[in-house]
Amino acid sequence: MKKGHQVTMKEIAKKLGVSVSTVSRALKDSPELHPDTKKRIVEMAKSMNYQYNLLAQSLRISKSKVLGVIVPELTSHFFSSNISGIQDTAYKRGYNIMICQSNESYEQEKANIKTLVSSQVDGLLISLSRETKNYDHLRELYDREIPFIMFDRVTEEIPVSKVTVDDAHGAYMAVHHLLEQGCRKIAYFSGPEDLYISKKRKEGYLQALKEFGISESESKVYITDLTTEMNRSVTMKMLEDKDRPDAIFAMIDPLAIDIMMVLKEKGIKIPEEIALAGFTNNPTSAVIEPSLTTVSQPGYEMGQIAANHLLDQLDDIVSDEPQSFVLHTTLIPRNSSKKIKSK
Amino acid sequence: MKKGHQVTMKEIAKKLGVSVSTVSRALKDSPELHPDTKKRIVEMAKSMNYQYNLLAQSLRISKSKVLGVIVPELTSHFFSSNISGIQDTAYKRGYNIMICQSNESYEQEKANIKTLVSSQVDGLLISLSRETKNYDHLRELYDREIPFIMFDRVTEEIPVSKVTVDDAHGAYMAVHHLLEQGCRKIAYFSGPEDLYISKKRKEGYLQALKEFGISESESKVYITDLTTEMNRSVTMKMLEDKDRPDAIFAMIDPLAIDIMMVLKEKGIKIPEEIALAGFTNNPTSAVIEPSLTTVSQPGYEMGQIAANHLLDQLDDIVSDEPQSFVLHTTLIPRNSSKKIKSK
DNA sequence: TTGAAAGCGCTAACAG
DNA sequence: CTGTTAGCGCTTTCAA
Repeated sequence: MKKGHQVTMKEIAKKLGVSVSTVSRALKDSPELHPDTKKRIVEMAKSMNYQYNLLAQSLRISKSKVLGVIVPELTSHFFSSNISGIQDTAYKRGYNIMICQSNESYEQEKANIKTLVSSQVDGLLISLSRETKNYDHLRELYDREIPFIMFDRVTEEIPVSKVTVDDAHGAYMAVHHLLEQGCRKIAYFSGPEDLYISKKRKEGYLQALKEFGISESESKVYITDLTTEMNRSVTMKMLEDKDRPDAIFAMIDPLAIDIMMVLKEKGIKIPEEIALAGFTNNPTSAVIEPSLTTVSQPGYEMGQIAANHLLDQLDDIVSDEPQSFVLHTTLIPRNSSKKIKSK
Repeated sequence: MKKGHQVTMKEIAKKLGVSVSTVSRALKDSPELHPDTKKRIVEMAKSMNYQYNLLAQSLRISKSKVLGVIVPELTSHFFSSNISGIQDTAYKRGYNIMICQSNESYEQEKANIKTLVSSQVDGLLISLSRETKNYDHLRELYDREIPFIMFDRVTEEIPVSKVTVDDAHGAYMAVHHLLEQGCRKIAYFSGPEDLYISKKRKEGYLQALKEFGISESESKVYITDLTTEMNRSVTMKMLEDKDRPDAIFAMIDPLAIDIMMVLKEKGIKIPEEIALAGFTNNPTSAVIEPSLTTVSQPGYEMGQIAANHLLDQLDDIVSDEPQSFVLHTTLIPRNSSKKIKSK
């Protein structure tokens, strides 16, 4: 299929008997141009249905006005909120975004970076895949001075700006809340241990326990790869443990929901027998029964802040000095944990 | 922030004392080149960390290898599934995607098209906003011979390829199922009436009623703009109607869930007093209580098919003749409608 | 097997 | 106020 012909400045110039640069100036609304000439050109452009060729401009000014975005998966509500924030912000500031998903694969992530760099994006916004344990590809970006920042799934190994939430504090609030409800044997269901958020949220979990005089040796950590399959089997295993927990803090909502399903199937009362709390505040969490106590994470705002900061760096509005943005989370107590009913 | 310098073919050429065209040929693995020269160039490119400049190539060959995608919103699970399918497919076939969201606004949609066209995308995949009632912007695309296809939210006014699901049949199955459960006063909760899917799903609704001897005049259609606010108020209004329905078919799951929330708040038993069915099969629908009967719509596959077809057209693998792909939906009966318990 | 040259559509000195 | 010129990084005839 051949695309229809696109009108160029050259054609407008020829039709009007002026030079291409004059056309370029007119279309850029340059002040150093006779109003009449400008008007004639603008009108002609309109009547010929002229469309700017951003590609040519990008090549010429070596700026594409495109931001590359890499997320582990597009269908997660949290990441799509991020992207939504990024897209709206970029759009407002005259940028387009090019999106890739790593599908949680390290190789894909590397490949994504490569194509986005080839496409001459002006900067990158990256959220790491679960598999990413080696950061050479990021280091290379850094060494090659390609502007990029990380959000949510970040690593401290690379000195670039990062946008995260106060993971540890959020987890702390959730676990503290469970403790307040009278639970004392609280389990932490974690994703892969080397994930930044797994670690951070564990810190908060342990800190809350400590405040209630529970030592790390008394803590119970269950690891899953976050697939529904493993989430379920780990939950089953937990139920058979001799000293069964009376509460669970799950690293992310989808995991909490998988756990909840198993508990319900087994006829275990939530929160009476086992109280439950998650992290993220997915839409499902509010409407599920019992509604899921969770920590809300402002996905859209994270996207906005990340995009704005990167663009500020690109436009030299702020320095290139790496900054860390840590957004606040808020505890949303719901029925999955409320043992003490407020009247 | 200034980007680091990128190595060009010219620099490789100079370093090796060959011409740029030779470098270009070597990097393209052209056969008409001495193996040794090729090897030397490829190695030098690697050692200099050469990165292809897709922008320059695009300008030269007038093909960007980029597809533009416009969806009403990024955070809806259905659309993000579409995008995921599009992205994976495009990636496999060597294309990148540029994404815009119209935020359900007609003006945004027009603006999105404009920037994507300026960016020289090779083709567009569009799902219309709720507000879009005028199709001049699409007609213009069509007249200018810019390849594009529509998916899910389509219009029949423009003769381009479309990817949809069998909306009418899906709705028919859902309503037929409600009828089978013994319900006879079935309401249809619809989105804006001029929306393609509102109409199609209504057709299926009416057809099922007809089969059970219920005429259109006996049908009950409630219209909402699909905001949670209006969804709730329309539901309340319905509850006060003299001849209250004993079942509801909601045009999309999120609407069904809003309705369910109101019914639960009012203490109305689902499905005993009012049975409920939705359309889409959102992740929430499976885990909500009662689980929501719905019609599943293969979002990821739709994205794959749409992208593959557009690329086939671009690559002249198929003709430009508009085709309509209608994907099958399947009924997923769940507890929100099962009055007749199967043992 | 390789190089020279032209040009994709646009911008930006520089000159007038 | 406007035109000329050179060139962004690459591809592709054409010629050698």
